[in-house]
Amino acid sequence: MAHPVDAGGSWASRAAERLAAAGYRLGGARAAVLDLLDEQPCALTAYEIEAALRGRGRAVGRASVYRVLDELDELGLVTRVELGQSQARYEPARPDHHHHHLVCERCGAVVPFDDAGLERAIDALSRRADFDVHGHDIVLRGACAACRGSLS
Amino acid sequence: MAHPVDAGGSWASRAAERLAAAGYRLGGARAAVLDLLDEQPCALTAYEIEAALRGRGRAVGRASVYRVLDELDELGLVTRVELGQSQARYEPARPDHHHHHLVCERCGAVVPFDDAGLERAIDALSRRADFDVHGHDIVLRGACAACRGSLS
DNA sequence: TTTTCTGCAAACTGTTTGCAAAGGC
DNA sequence: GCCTTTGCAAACAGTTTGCAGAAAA
Repeated sequence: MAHPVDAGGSWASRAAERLAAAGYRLGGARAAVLDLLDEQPCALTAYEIEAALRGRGRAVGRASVYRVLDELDELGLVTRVELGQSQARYEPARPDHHHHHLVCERCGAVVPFDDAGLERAIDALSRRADFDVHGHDIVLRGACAACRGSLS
Repeated sequence: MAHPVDAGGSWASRAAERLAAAGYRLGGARAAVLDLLDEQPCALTAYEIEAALRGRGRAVGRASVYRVLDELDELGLVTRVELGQSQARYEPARPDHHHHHLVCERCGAVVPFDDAGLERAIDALSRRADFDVHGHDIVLRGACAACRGSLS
């Protein structure tokens, strides 16, 4: 096996399959990005991905990071989110782990959350809207637990 | 009266007052941006603002547009939204006209909407969260009425 | 008349693209 | 061996900043 992209039912292995089915080859850069994303519970920026890969001795060119993320996004394998920090973030799309984000306005921390009531409200609205709704993003802004406590 | 920034209870006049109270002078660029924003029902990009002002013979330097928007955002007079189009949009903050956005993935149209159920769900969640929630953004993605109809 | 504001041009940051070399299949 | 993928460097788009002249108060 040339590249790990671990086995079984992991997100990475499913993503690798779909990439192959779409005619993509599994080169070093793609495999490295898949492996890293597979471990992420929440969204990373392209720069964070690049740095993490370099940090683990699997450096990948910046352009390749962007190219891979773009392909994955197009295939629906990652979710691209913009949290108002002027740079995109990407996270593995796991249908069973749908979530949204809280952004701390003080320290910039990004915290995932999910809420059934919110999803219900969106579903109801989507059915009523004069618009074909394919997806949604929700961002809450405020102060995270740590920053709230440390305020004067 | 040096600059129009119309009278009465308009958003622009309230914004002008708060700017003055914060120690800002009402120069030509600020007045022009206030007047333009006052007419907007939804969010514009900096580029759209610049073009609209030029179009009405009140050209304003790009840097000034950004500077004014930044000040207004800091004072809470405009709302800055990022709709996943890699550029920020700004709209007058009218507490009585709180709304969110639908973005058409086909034509890029931005359509405002509001929904009481959604706001209720967010309020409930905010009260429960381990986070001080100050605000929220919601973006629905899909196909607008026009694009939905014209699909093959 | 003092201090702020404005426009220009240059700098910056995040992202994309062209191209030659390396590498899957 | 053919064709894709990769990394580099240069190009780009949106945004920010420094500075000198224009203009509020």
